[in-house]
Amino acid sequence: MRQEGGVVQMEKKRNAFEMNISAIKTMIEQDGFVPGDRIPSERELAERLSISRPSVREALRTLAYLGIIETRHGGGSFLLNRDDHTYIQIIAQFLVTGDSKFEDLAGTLRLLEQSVFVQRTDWSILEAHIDSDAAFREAMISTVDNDLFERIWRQVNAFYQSFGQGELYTRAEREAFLKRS
Amino acid sequence: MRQEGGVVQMEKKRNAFEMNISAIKTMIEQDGFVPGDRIPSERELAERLSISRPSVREALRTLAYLGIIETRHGGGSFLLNRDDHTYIQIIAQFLVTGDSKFEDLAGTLRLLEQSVFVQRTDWSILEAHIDSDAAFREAMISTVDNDLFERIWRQVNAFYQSFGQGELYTRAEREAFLKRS
DNA sequence: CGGCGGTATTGGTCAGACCAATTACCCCTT
DNA sequence: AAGGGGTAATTGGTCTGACCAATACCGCCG
Repeated sequence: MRQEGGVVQMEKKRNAFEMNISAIKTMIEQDGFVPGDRIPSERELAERLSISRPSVREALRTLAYLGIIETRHGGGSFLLNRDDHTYIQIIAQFLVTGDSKFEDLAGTLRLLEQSVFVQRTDWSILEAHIDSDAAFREAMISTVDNDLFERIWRQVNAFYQSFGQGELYTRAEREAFLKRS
Repeated sequence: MRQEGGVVQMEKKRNAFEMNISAIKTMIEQDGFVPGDRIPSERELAERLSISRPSVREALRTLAYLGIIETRHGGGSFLLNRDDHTYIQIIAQFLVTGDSKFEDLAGTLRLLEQSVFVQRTDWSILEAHIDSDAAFREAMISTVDNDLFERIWRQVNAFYQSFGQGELYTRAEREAFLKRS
């Protein structure tokens, strides 16, 4: 039922484009590149994968749009640090649909963070971060042991902060959280 | 501060690739296409936008990967129904990072849905859907007036359901929700 | 009127070329 | 020997044109 991320990738007959993305990603992993490294040039990737450069480019453009890599004209393509850039996907959502209100960002963050309070009662560990809105909220999320949830929160939060917004909660609101304990 | 999705797209000097994606999206909107429609061919898009077909393809490949459109060899490109396919972005996250546990899906859905309960007390409207897990949860989310939050939930939920999982809550759990009112 | 086959359309892929930006490297000067 | 400058090589960005493969279209034939 569930797909296994192994080398056995003959499930269905995924179209060539997705196979190219997968192949490039696999090559990057196998070669042991880390965020910041320059990955092989388009021409070298094309040769090693036995596909044309246009096909390589179509895959790389998508990886760049997803925030996986960054391309510099004349310089090469570089592996990015995921946590810093995956929120681009959220931006993509905004660009594509175009009907989301900007105010939704703050509201969504509040909803995500409030959900954490449903299943925990002791919040004394947050007292140390009462002075910083960002650190306070970060600590809240870290108590949840769920990678996907945490990643979604980080994307929305990074996008929110990219607009230079101030504090999401006032100090009084943060203190109110603690009193619930 | 916030980006405005108008025709005046000279903000910064966004690279040509993103401008192409934006231009195609704008054209689709202006021509009044709705989900299911076939959009202009690659060659026609290239001519109308005064760019080459490879450039059009690089943009279309990304749109297809994001689940905005679907391409059929020899048939054309079709605008997809967003709600049904944007969860592909979540899948992309899984593919790219590869370190998220599958069980996170159910956990994330529970967190998202429980967060709704923080700011509402009367849940009598859910009684009508007590028999259906899917309808019950759908009704829960619809009470939140936040497009972004709702879209995130739909993506995770669609991805969860694509694996053919059964009910997220047992009937007893659903009844427990109502008793909190 | 319905099935069938040819043709036009459309996406998929490739080769090659040229431009632009960056990087690498060698040589000259000091 | 060290530093700087300028040229050549590398690399991404874009385009032209071509050909293949799958589909859609349409008219012909039964």
